[in-house]
Amino acid sequence: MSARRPSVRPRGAGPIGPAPLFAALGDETRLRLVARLCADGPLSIVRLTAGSGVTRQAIAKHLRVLAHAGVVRGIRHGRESVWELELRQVAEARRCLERISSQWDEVLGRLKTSVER
Amino acid sequence: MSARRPSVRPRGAGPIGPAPLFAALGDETRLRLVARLCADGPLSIVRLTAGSGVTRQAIAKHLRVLAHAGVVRGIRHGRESVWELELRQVAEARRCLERISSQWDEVLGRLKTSVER
DNA sequence: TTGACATGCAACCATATGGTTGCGTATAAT
DNA sequence: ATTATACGCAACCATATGGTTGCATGTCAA
Repeated sequence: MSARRPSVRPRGAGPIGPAPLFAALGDETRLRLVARLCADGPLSIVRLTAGSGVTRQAIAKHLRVLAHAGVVRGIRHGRESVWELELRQVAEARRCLERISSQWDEVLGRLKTSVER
Repeated sequence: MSARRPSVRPRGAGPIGPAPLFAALGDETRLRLVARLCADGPLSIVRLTAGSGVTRQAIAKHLRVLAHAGVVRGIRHGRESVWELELRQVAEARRCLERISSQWDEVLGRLKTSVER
């Protein structure tokens, strides 16, 4: 938000990258979608909608969001569009979390020794 | 959202869990916060605010969001409150992503063989 | 050709979210 | 005792978001 502030990009620190991806995964409905997709393989929108508790249009929207984040990809097949997982970005997110973990561990170690001495 | 719909919990599928966590990480400012924390170790709010491009209050809000998601923990130390990473939930998120990846790989394999035969 | 089915598109709505300002308060420093 | 710091709380604001309904369109089946 804050469209007033002309996106002054704090000072320093380039594009953080994976944030939009996490945002895409940060919705229950969406996460349930990817769970479904990674469990049952490629599915059409109606299939995905069935038992989702929300409208077909809502599902379509979510799919587009996921697609925009590169988590999912849809191809039109006849009159239906089939959606499947795209792992690349997910892997990226994983790397991000791993980096955080290892970096924090390292810092912890540093702090510990600095206390010990 | 959808407060009207009395949280009917689709049909089947219990609490998805990690979604709120991803949501917490799904904001640039917040992600930059955890990056900062995991790089420099525990920091006070003013320290974290410096060079962030947003208000101290905004930072405080974000920290509370992260804390609520279990990514971060703050303890009051004198007149300042110091915040540090808490890795447990992050690890949870990692596991979630890994599960997705491996499950998808498995499905891919199954599909492939079913095509081959 | 006609109808059913799967989507796409658009408008609309309520609430969540990220941000701000302003003010009160506890703690540290002079 | 005063002043300066570091913070919490609350109100407010604009926009984003998740969801809906309604309708138009393309495609398969009889």
